[in-house]
Amino acid sequence: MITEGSDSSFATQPAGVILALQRATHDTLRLLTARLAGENLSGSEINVLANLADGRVRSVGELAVDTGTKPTTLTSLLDRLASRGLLTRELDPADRRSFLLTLTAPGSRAARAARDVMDAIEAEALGSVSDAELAGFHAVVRALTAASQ
Amino acid sequence: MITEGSDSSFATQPAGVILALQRATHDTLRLLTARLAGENLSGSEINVLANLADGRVRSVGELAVDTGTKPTTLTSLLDRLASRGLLTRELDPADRRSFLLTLTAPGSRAARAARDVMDAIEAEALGSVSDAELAGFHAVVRALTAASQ
DNA sequence: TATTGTTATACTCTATAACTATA
DNA sequence: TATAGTTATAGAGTATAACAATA
Repeated sequence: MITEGSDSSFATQPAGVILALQRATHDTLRLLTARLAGENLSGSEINVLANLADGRVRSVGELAVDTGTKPTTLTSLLDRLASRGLLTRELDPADRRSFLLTLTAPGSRAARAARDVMDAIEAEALGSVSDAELAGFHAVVRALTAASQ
Repeated sequence: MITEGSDSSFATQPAGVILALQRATHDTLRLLTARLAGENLSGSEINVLANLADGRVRSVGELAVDTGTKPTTLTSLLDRLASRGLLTRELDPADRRSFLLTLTAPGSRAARAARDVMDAIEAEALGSVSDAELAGFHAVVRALTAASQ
């Protein structure tokens, strides 16, 4: 049920799907970095760590896909995280052109913190959103992501 | 119920709502700038123009809310758009601290082009998405945006 | 030849703090 | 005093092209 949609206090809700997406991304990212101020992480660093938080070892290319960025964008960011001791880059024995990204113990802690804050924001925001609406959200986002490859 | 979540062809689909949001935003923005390469517009410029495309005259602060950014972020971007003749800043007679942003004729054309490409991407991507799913998407995005203010 | 990822390079994005003008 | 927006400043995000190493 979208009761807020007809509330005049939301008169500036953007018309298009992509515009709404961009606004929500900016807004949540700002809240996220504010709540994680103690960790001293930028928005993109939070995005990267939260993706790695599942413990799955990834190559740079895979991480680029997961975050929606390019490997070249990640290089300096990964340099920074590595120099802070949050992750390591190891040559993939199976393909020595590729690096395997692994969180260190402090990195896992920071990634966990990022995911926890994300989860908390989602829980707060989506309290009155139904499972069906949430499924609809994922369907739309998945379709947009797939169409943009 | 999120049945698609268990589809192995979407194995890299991010778990969280916010992670999915970020990835979709990055991916769509990249496609958008690629398709609008002829206009020579950056992602944020496209975002701003597409918001202004409805013809509604806005203050800088209102535009910042609509785009999910801060006025300070918009200043140099608006400088650029104004220097290219795409919009004008006029003092608001009702509050002379504030500027009214108005698209010029070329600005309206560029904004229209941006909206058209956005609409086309949405139409292509969301062909098989139901109205109910789309409504769910908007409910989630609206809730996230509201919770992040 | 093609692919992975980095380096070099060039802009753009983003925000905080300090400021001006107006309310 | 408070608010709208800019300026100054600083750092992060983003990508293209060129490159080295590997496949």
